[in-house]
Amino acid sequence: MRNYVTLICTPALDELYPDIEKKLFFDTPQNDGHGHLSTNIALSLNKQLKKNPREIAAAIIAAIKYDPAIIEKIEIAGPGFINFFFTSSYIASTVKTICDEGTEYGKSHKYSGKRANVEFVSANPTGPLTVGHGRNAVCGDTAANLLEWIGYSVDREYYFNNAGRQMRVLGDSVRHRYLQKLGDAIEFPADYYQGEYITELGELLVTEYGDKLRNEPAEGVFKDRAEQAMFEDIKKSLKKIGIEHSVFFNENSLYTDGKITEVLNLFKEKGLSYEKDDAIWLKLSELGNEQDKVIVKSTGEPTYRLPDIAYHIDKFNRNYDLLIDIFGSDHNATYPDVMAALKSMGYDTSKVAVLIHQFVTVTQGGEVVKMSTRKANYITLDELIDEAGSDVVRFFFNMRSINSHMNFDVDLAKKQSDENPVFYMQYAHARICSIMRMAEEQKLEASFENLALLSTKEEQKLIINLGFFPDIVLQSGEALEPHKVAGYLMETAEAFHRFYTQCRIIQSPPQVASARLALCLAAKTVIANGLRVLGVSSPERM
RNA sequence: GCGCCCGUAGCUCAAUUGGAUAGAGCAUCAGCCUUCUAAGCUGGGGGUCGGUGGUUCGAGUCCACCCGGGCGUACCA
Repeated sequence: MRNYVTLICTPALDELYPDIEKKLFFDTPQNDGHGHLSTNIALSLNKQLKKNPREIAAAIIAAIKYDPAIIEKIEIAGPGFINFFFTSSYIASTVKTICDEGTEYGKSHKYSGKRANVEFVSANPTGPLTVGHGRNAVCGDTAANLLEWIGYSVDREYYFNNAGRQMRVLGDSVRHRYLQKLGDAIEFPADYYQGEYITELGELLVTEYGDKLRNEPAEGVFKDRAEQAMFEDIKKSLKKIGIEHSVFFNENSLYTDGKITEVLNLFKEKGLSYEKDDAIWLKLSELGNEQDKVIVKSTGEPTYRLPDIAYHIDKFNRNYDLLIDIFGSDHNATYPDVMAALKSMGYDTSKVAVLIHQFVTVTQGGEVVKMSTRKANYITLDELIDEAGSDVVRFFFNMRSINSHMNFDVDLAKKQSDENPVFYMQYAHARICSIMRMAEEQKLEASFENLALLSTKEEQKLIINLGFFPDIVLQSGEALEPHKVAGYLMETAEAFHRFYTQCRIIQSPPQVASARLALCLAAKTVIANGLRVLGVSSPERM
């Protein structure tokens, strides 16, 4: 629908005002009297043209050539809005379009042939995923879905590190639990990983090896087993909410492949690094950032910045058109350095989109659950999925803007009732399926022959809503804002439920019933497709 | 101190490049099932959009300052 109005307005504007920069946008007005789509173009040209916006609007309308079978009327309203009204027969015809395209409806080819890489989760295998990781995971996977829907071919990537201090501590934590299980009077350090899963691993190793590991170092079998177990756990949790990464990139490989040294040499060649206090610094202040930062510590060990830069270079070299990083807000200080470094090396950083989501506050029993990995005081993503279900978890994260400091109400998530917003859409879908079953028993079939009969307010509103789905997917995908799809689907479900209460199907005259069945099919298609974008299932019964 | 994010109905959150009367869910109150799923529908109450100035035809949205909260601000990741 936006396509068509854009198509008819653009030539009219170019003809009238060839030398003026125009920003043409269309809104969906709240008020029914304001048409199906509306543009403020005349208001926005007001200043440049120094003319009354209503006069400008009148001139534009006069210049627009349109098909009267599609557009019923174009009106000037208020201070100078131009409102477009579609004909009800055109609106009705979108029902057929939707059903014809089926599971493909809503997809766009705008970015066909382009490749995107979405890197998300990327938690090191030191413990189970928490609710916080859940937001990152859902956000990343849904962003990836959206990109696929607008044409990209997408790789989902997980960047991890199984070396370094954290992992040594993990291994040693298991070793301590192992020795404790063997009966050794050994104290468990307070800053070690306190989680139950560590104890279980220690015990498991006792069952498997008896006391044979007593003199093993932390970094051998203890660390390896811990890492393996953690990763299995993480992958299992992700799979439960429908997430599978196609690439697992080990930070360690950047060292073994010499990528780190390469980058280091490059900085040196370009004169962008220098030594001070036995450390190597990057001249970020010369690259427009606030201050220089250490990239190699005086111990000879790189800081996280260096491998991060090397990793992004690797991604760049894999020739993606779009690179997406999903971070929690605790990382918001790290990416400007990486971006500045990449830019200095000639990489086009406009290809990188960094999505930073804010933290999740978890509440249970009306109280905030304080998360602490070290104290093992957290709710794991796994527990949450088991208790609330994958659909609820995915929908809860997807319904909020990533900028919102969202609250995750565990009690609400667990409720299998109308208080839980996910079911509103799923129920609409199940209802439609139920109608389909009933129609089949009655030998009623959907038909596109008499779509013009879909003329009640409820029918028209539902169809108009369904017709906007492709616009929403495109907007949401380009802006990387999954919550818009969620919000849209709530409106779709609402429009359907209203239609359902007002418009009977089975008892209606056959032609009306057939047309309404076609509309039901279209609504089912949109709801199912929309939920698929969000990674939520569409149940046939509830 | 500085940087990013947030402050909107009792609660959780929307509000499409600055647009028309600021919306939805939950909660609350009043109605609606002998007919396709009541996990639904209809209606009511509930707001100085944190505050004060400014920009303009128009500001929840942009700018300045202030108040309050989250996350950062490492030779941790």
